[in-house]
Amino acid sequence: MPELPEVEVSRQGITPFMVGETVMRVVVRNASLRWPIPSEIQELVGLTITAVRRRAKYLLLETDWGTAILHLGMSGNLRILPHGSVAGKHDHVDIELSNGQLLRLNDTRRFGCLLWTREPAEQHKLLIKLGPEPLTEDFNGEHLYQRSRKRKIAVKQFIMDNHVVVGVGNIYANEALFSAGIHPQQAACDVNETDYQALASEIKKVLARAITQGGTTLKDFTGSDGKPGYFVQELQVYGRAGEPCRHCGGLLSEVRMGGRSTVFCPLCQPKCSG
DNA sequence: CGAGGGACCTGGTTGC
DNA sequence: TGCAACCAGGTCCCTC
Repeated sequence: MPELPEVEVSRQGITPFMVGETVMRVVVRNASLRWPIPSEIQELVGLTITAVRRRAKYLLLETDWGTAILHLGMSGNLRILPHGSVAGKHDHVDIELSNGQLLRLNDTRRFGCLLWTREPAEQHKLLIKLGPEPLTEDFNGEHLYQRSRKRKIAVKQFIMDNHVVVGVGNIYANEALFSAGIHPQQAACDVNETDYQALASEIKKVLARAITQGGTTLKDFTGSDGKPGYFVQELQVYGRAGEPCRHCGGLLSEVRMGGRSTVFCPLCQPKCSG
């Protein structure tokens, strides 16, 4: 479910309900997420949330004494609800706040996580090696070009590598490569600097656009207010294999790369040699 | 170091 | 209708 835009939409949705509030209670119904939720998560109780930040697809609930690190995995979903709301299936955690609201984590597949760290979150093992945020100036075509010189993997898998740039998941990798006119199976080291500038630009564009549209609802993603995202209506290639390209009218192709569905237009995204 | 694949989970869809 | 196989938005971690 959540790629970077969905996580950012969730962050924006929960922030006004959380910042400045004190945690009254942390209810863990099922601690077995990707990693067990540590018992130290209870240190949150009595602390005030000073900020809700995002690094890559991790949400950081900050306090003066530590940070809760939250990841939504493939199927995670956050809701803001009143105290006492009846929990349903896969509602694994509630963080109850002093304003009478609670943050509820629902995660069907349990690929998400909820961790606690007293160090600056950026120093955490999961965050310290991450590449630049795609929507900052640190991420640009030159960065992609420099980092790709010795990489023989396909350009699609290259841009989905969190050490290269964070937040580019399967949907938006497909979309950005289409918009930049680059074949997803092109070796990363064979893409020239001009094409990487276009690719970086399209990654920024597609992510920013998806955020303003409330994310991409495929199956069941909703923002923290329960509203779906609308970006799905703007998808050019993802989920459209066999359908006509919206640019040239040719049929879109599908291949599997690293186990992930990859859709592209063979005419608009030519594979160059060398 | 880079590349590739399995692992973690549930549930919806597809096909026999 | 039943059941098995396959697929899904992520990414860590192990091997080669």
